[in-house]
Amino acid sequence: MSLITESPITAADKTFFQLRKDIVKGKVLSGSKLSETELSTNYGVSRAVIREAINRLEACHLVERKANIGARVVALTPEGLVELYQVRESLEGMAARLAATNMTDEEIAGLNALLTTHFQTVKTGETYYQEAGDVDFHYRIILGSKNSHLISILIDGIYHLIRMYRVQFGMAGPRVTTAFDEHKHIVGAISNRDAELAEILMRRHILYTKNSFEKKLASNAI
Amino acid sequence: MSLITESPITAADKTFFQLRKDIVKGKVLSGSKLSETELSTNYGVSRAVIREAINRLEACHLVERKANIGARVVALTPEGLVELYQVRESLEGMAARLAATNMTDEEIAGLNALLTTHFQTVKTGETYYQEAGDVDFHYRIILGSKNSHLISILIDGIYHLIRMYRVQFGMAGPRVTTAFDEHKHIVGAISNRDAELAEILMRRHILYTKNSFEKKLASNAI
DNA sequence: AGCGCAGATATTGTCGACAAAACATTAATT
DNA sequence: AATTAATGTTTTGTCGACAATATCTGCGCT
Repeated sequence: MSLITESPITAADKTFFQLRKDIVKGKVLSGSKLSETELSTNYGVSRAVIREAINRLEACHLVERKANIGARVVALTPEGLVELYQVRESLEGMAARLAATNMTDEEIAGLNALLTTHFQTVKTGETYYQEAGDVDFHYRIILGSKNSHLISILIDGIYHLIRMYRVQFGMAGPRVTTAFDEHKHIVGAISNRDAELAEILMRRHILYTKNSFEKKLASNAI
Repeated sequence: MSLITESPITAADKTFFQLRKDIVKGKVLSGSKLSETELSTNYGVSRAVIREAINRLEACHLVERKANIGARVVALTPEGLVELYQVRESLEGMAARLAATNMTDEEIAGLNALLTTHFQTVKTGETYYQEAGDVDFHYRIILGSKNSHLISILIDGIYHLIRMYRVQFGMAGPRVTTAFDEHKHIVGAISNRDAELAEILMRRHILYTKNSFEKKLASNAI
């Protein structure tokens, strides 16, 4: 189930995507209970498809289920965010390493083109960059790893959780220009087919992002 | 769903565990189709619980499902094994890094005790070591990371796939004494709370294991 | 004979109903 | 008054039936 490319076919698919969207956006509150009957009336489908959707959400770590008790949306905590970024650092570092050897020259050229596009956007001072551009950048490298496990874990799983934290903790924030430089260096390493350096730079990049988030969290908590 | 500690409660749980066991052991052939009706008669439960079990197996990457077509057991390929070990290297490396800071002194003492036990076993020349002992060693470090995502991805997901490759490609193999030394050094780094070194050593350890598997595969292929 | 189409068959997707377990409420006892 | 037991309600788990989609079979056509 490559959740990024294929279009929704079955009712369970559509319900899964809709529910995931609602959870990420916070329309369904973090920590709240997912009542099967209630959802089934709200989304206009039978309990069976709701159950299937919930099962998939559990696989993404967006909800937690207990036998005979029910499912709850995961609670967002600063510790959880840290854990998430530790995994992300590890996996995206490996993705960058693999991308440096597995991406085609065309794909690398595309990455460079994306960078220049971003540079134009950043120069004009638009904040658009972070949300869409940053995601796109990381997506390309993840896919460039050509490792299906890596791709699945990151894109089908971790990324939605990260988006959830971003949205609900209110982090569209700064880190635009510095992040751009980091991106540039990562692409440079990949262009040079320097796998080790690409991994190191990507890990540092994600570590910095985490630190920036933690600072923001601390200031919000006051 | 912490699949390692909790005991099976519902029929879906039991069916999931049984099916997973049968897939890992090769009783259900790699690449074969999982017919819902057939399984439902074989396992003596309704199609609903079979579907739930298959959904969970998909989350573990043990089966692949296509809408309106059905589920197949994943095909085992040398390339797949390489991809798996790339992810494992990345994640278990991070686990070792985190374990070095997050394990309690008692847990570390337990790790050292496990090592001496293994040493006795290895000295007497028993091959028992690799299967149970090695798994136990890695489990403890993974759990020692105290990172729930890491634990879930590795223990609920990747490890069963690795066991499947081990069983079906016939790898109980050697690498006993050398692996023991590697384990010893890893535990040493963790005992010294040297996170960076623990990660490096664990990554090398897993890389060596992968290389050993690849050699074995190549010789089997002749 | 090979290819394409139409009907028949089998498989997956969805639904509503029933069973079992958890939870809430009330009553009884100390 | 507090705790526990019993009962009733709600929620999840399981089942069999029906609908929709895919696969197979056989016929007709070129």
